[in-house]
Amino acid sequence: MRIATWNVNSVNARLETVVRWFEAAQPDVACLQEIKCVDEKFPAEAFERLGYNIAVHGQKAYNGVALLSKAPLEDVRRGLPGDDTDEQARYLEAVISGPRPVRVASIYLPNGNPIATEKFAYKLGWMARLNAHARALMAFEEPLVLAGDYNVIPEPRDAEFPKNWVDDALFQPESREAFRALKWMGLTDAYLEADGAPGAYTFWDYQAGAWQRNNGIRIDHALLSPQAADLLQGVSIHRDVRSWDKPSDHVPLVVELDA
DNA sequence: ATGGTAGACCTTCTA
Repeated sequence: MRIATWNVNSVNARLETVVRWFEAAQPDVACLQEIKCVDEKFPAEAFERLGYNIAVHGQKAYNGVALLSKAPLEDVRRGLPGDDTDEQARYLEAVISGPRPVRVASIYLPNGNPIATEKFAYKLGWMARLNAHARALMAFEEPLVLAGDYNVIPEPRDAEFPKNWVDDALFQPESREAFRALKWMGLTDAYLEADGAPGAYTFWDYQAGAWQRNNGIRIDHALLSPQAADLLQGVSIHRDVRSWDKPSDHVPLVVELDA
């Protein structure tokens, strides 16, 4: 089972590019982030034509996440538990049915910049809620994949120019600590487990020629429960997609599970 | 030195 995660930066502005990648990569499951539309505006037909079942947790203009799966989606949950006042659409979870069911979440973790504002506090609060929810899901002791744009640079090796990021929310000690806390509870970073070579970035900013200078960072991650890690066969980062016409600033990350 | 780009949308916000 190929499970992809990709921050598409507007699914409608990017539809041609996204569909082209789906046809080439043929993921069984895909977690999309930053779809930037409400549920009714999600281009469902384009993906149904490719054989996908769809769950959407959308929002006007900002954020928005989706799950696409060739196998039926069950037990769909919209929104991250823990704060009923949170209106930002950043979390969507479902169980991929099959002989070996896998629970998958599409995660768009808050950016958190600038760090001296309530945005950074929101990021850390959101990470605390994600930590609590992940702990609850881990208790099921089932294959679980938490995939998405974490907006966290885990280590200096995950940036081409680490010094550029010292004042950025993505690289703050608190952000990195909260990310490590997910790993301490037993979640495995699929990329590090399967490959781990440095320089494997998933994001290059549109500005200041970041792609041309390879000023990249690894911020899109797939975290696996022990039961999912046992099924891990490989991970690939589709770096070349960043050089396509009208690219997202993120590229797809694909996890292959023996499920 | 505080740029530079992209997307959604009402003119500025988010990234």
